[in-house]
Amino acid sequence: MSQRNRILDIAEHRMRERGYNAVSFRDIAGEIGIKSASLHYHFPKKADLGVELVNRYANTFHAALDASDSLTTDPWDRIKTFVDLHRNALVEQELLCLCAVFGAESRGLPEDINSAVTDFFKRNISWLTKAYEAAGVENANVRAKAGVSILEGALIVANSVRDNEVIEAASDFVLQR
Amino acid sequence: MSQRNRILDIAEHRMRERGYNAVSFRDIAGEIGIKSASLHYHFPKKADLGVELVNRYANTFHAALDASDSLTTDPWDRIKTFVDLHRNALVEQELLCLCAVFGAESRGLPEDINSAVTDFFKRNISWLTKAYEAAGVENANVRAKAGVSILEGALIVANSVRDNEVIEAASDFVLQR
DNA sequence: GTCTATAATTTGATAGAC
DNA sequence: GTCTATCAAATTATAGAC
Repeated sequence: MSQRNRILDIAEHRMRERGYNAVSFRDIAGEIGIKSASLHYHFPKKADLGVELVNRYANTFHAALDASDSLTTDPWDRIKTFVDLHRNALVEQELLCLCAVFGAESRGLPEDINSAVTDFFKRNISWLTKAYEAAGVENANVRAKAGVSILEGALIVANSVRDNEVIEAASDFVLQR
Repeated sequence: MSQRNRILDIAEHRMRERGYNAVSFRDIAGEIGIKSASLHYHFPKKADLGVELVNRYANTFHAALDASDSLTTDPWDRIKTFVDLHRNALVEQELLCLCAVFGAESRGLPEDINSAVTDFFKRNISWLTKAYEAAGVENANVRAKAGVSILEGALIVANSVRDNEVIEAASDFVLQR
């Protein structure tokens, strides 16, 4: 793996646990075993790292959705993939969604990062709206906005109260026919 | 108003916008017009301020619920109050829930703060469960976990994409009979 | 690509005067 | 309660050698 990706992996992991401002270049560099000055070769400013982090996260996320779309035509199977992408973050990785974390800190972040986060949410709402439409659900767009909200919120609440039933409750709502 | 409450007001406002680590004692003191050293008289450590912030926030929140409980016996009216406490944060104040913000940053915060945040969520789930039970809703506890999640998540998503319809979608779900 | 060295700033926190 | 003065540590960032 490239050093650039190693940096992004560690930064993503730590920021999804602690937030943007609680993670320093020294933290990240220390875990890799290099000096913080070396990070600036890959990402001149911290904001550059943050933006790239969100873009990579969003691309990975939406690539997984695309992959699922090519595996099945059943809209409910596709929605299940969308749910599991959120669910597994907490259940398997014990991590929140990067964009939920950055969304919660929005006014403390560089504007470039906020734009990327907003794009992520809009794209998710749009994707889920189409999936619900394909499933013949009424008010697909409203339902999609509720679905994105409940999954993001459930990660935060389930993580805080340490109860995966919170995630299950949210998943059931999104998948309800 | 006491100076202590002035400090808490400003700290709460800024941290609900930016997160815990993006707000410094100097920020807060500067807005009041005193020096940061003076803040340590009221709150020796930043963690003390953070804990008091969450406790005050939770007490105010639950006092508003209690007040509503004494105004009406209709469980759906009470649930409406619960919804509006969340909704108005964003719609009227343009702020997220303090505990959603701190919950998103949990591993970057002092443990005392996390405990207070967890208590807030647990108490909300418990309150909403009882309200749904009183309304005769099936699976009241699961529904309550979903309800708390969707409202917290909707604040973050609606704020990011600047679309209050996200909040309305979440509110409708929580109030659906 | 990574290092050393270093600058400039910010931060949480304390001591002691008023 | 607030101030001045001060500190030690941390942080983002740059310059230049290897």
